[in-house]
Amino acid sequence: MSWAPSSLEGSARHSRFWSHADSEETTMDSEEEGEREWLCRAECFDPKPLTPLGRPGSSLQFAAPETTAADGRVIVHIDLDCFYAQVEMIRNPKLRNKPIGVHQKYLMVTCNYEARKRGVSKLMLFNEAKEKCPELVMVNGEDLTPYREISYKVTELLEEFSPLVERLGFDENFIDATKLVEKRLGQIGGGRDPTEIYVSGHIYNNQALDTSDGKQVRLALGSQVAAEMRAALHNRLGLTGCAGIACNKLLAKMVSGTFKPNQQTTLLPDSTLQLMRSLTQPQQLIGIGYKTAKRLEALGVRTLSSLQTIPLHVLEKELGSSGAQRIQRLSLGEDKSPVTPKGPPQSFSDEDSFRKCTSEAEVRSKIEVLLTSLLNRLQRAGRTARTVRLTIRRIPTNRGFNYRESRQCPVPLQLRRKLSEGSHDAKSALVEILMKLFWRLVNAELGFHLTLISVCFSNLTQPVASASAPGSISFYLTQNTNPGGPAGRGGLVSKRKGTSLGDSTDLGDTNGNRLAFAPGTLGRSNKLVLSHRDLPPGIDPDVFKELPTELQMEILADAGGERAQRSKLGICRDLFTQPEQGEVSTHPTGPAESRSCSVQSAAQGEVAQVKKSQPTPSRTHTGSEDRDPLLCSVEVPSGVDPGIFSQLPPGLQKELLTGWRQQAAGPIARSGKGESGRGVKRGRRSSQDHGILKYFKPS
DNA sequence: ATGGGTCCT
DNA sequence: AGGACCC
Repeated sequence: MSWAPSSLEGSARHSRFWSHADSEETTMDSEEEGEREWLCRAECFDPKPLTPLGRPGSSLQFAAPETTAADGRVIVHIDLDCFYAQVEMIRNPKLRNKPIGVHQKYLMVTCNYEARKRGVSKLMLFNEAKEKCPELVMVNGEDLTPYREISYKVTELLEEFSPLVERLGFDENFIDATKLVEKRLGQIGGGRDPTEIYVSGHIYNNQALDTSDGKQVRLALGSQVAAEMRAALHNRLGLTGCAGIACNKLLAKMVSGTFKPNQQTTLLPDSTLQLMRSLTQPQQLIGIGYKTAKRLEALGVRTLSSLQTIPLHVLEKELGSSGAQRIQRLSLGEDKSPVTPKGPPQSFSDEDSFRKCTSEAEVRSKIEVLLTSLLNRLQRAGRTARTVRLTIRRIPTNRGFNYRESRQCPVPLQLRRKLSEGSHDAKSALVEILMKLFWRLVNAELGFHLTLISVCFSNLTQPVASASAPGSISFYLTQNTNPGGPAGRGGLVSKRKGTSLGDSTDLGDTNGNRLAFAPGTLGRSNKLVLSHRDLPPGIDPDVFKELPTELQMEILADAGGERAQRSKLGICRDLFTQPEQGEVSTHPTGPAESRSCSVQSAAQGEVAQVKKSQPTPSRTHTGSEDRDPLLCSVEVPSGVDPGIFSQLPPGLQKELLTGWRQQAAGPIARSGKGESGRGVKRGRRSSQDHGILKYFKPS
C-alpha cells in the first residue's frame, strides 16, 4: 500500500494496463499468430494508390513531414516475452514444454506461457502459484547474472541496426529507426518495387494503411525493421518478444503489448487518440508513477481525459512547470524525449533481502558475499569504482516498509589500484570500509533489525578502450563500436561502409552474422551441428544442440580459455551443463514469423550469406581427421572450431592468437575527470565487457 | 514483495 | 542522501 509495486514486466500498473491483452494472448497459439499477422499484411496493403511510388525520383513524395522532426520519427519498442523464464528455458531446454516460474525469495516474478495457460500469473506468491499449478517447475532467479548477460546481448544485437538503442530494464529496448527507414525510403523512391510498402504484423485498431501518407509509409517500413529485429533475436539468441512501432517512445511502448506474446503492432498517427482512450488511469502512462498519481488524485485527476483537459496552471501548482507540461503532453500521446543510449552501466549493485539480520557478524558476512560477487563483476567488465555505497532497509518504520537509507564514500585510490590486481587484502579493506558505513547508519547502542543489505559501486571508470580501437577484434566484428570521443556518439551507423546490417533492404542482408560459421555447420534450425568430440568436456550435447547459435559459439569460445575459467559472461559450461542424462529433443517452436515469407527468406538469407564467405587459406595443421579438408589445417586456439576460426578475417585471427596467450590486461583507469559527469555524453560502451571480444578471450 | 537499474533534487 | 521513475 505504501510503496509502488514493481517488478520485471510485472508492476501492478503494467499488469492492469495489459490485462486485456494478457487474457487474450493465451487463446492465441503461435499457429494462429502467424496467420493473423500475415493476413494483416494482405488486408492493410492497398494495391491501388501506388502511382507516385513507381515513378523515378518520386521519393520527394515522402519528404519529411512539415511538422516537428520529432513527429517524423520511427521508434521501435522491443519487449521480450517473460524474459527470465525464456532465459531459463534456454539454459535448460528440457523445461521448454513445461510450465515454469521464476522466483526470487517467495515471490514468483515471472512465468512462461505454459504456466499462464494453467492460471498462473506474474507476481504471484510462490505458494499461491504452486497451489494453482502443482506441476509448476520453480527456478530460483535471485542471481541476475544470466539475465543481465543475455540482456546485453539483446541490446548489442539491436545496435547492429541502429546505434540509437536505449535499454529500459533488462528486457526492453527502444530503437530510433528513423535514419534506417529514411535510407530505405530513398531506395524505394528510386524506382523499386512499390509493393515493398506494407505493414509487417498488426496495425493498431485495424486502421488501413494509406500509402500516399509519408508518415504512414515510414512507420510501415519501421514495422519491417522491427520484424527483422525480432527474427534476428530469434535466430541468433533464441528469444521471442513483442514490438511496438510508433512515432515516439511513449506510443511505441504503449502499443507494443497489444498482441502478446511474440507479435508486433504498429500505431499509425490517426489512431493515437484511440490508443490513449484505452487507458483508464494516469498512472498507466510511463513517467507517471505512484507518487505523481497520488498527487493527481488530490487534484481530482483520476482519468486520462481529466489529465488531458485540466488547465495547465492548475497542474503546474502541484507538480512544477516542467513536470506539469511533460505529463500533460504525455496524456495526449506526445513525447519528444529522444532515444538515448546509456552506454556502459553507470553502477553495479548487488543486494540481498531477508526476514532478519540483527548482529554485526551477520552483517559482515552478508557484505562479504555481496562484495565478492561485485568485485568479480567489476573485474570481468574491466571497470573500477570510485565510489562505494551501503544501503539498508530496516524493519517497518514510520516511513514505510520500503524505506531505505544509505551512506557512501570514495574508494581510496590506493585501494583501487590493488583491487584491479585482484588483491585479497584489498577486498577485506573494502569490507572494513563498508562496516564503517554501516555504523554510520545504525546506532551501535540501540540494536538493529535489517531486512535488506545492498552494496553499490558507482562513479565507475570507463571500460578499457583497447577493445574498441581500430585493429582490435571488436573493430572488425562489431558495427557500432565508437572508439572515438564524444564526437562520434550517435553519429555513425557503421565503420564498415555498406555493410551495416540495417543499410540494405535486401532481406538476405538483414540478419548478418558477426561471427562466421563454417560451411555446412549450420543445421536446419540454424544451430551449429558439431560432432560429439567437438564439444568441450562437461557439456551435454543434447543441451548444446538446443542452444541458439550465438550461445553455442560462446561456449565453444569459452572452452578455449587456457585456465578454463568462467567466461566473463557466465554463459559457460557450468550454466549449461545438465546434471541429468538421457535424450530430450524438444524442438522449440519458432516464432510465428518463421513461417511467413519475408522473415523466412531473411533467415535463409542469413545462411546463404554465410555460405558465400570463403575460408581463408590454411597453413599449419592441428585439426581432427574428418573435418572439411578446406578448413582442417589452421592453427587455432585450443577448443575453438578451426572451421569457425578460419572464417575470421586474417587480422582478427592474428589478434586472437596473440590475445589468447596474453593475460587479460588489467583495468586501466582512463584519466580525465569529467568524462562521466552528468549531462556529458559518454562514449559508447566498448566491447570490453559485452562485446565480441568475450567470445574469444579467456577471462 | 525481489533484484536490479536510471536520472534529478 | 534521498527521491522519483523504470523493469
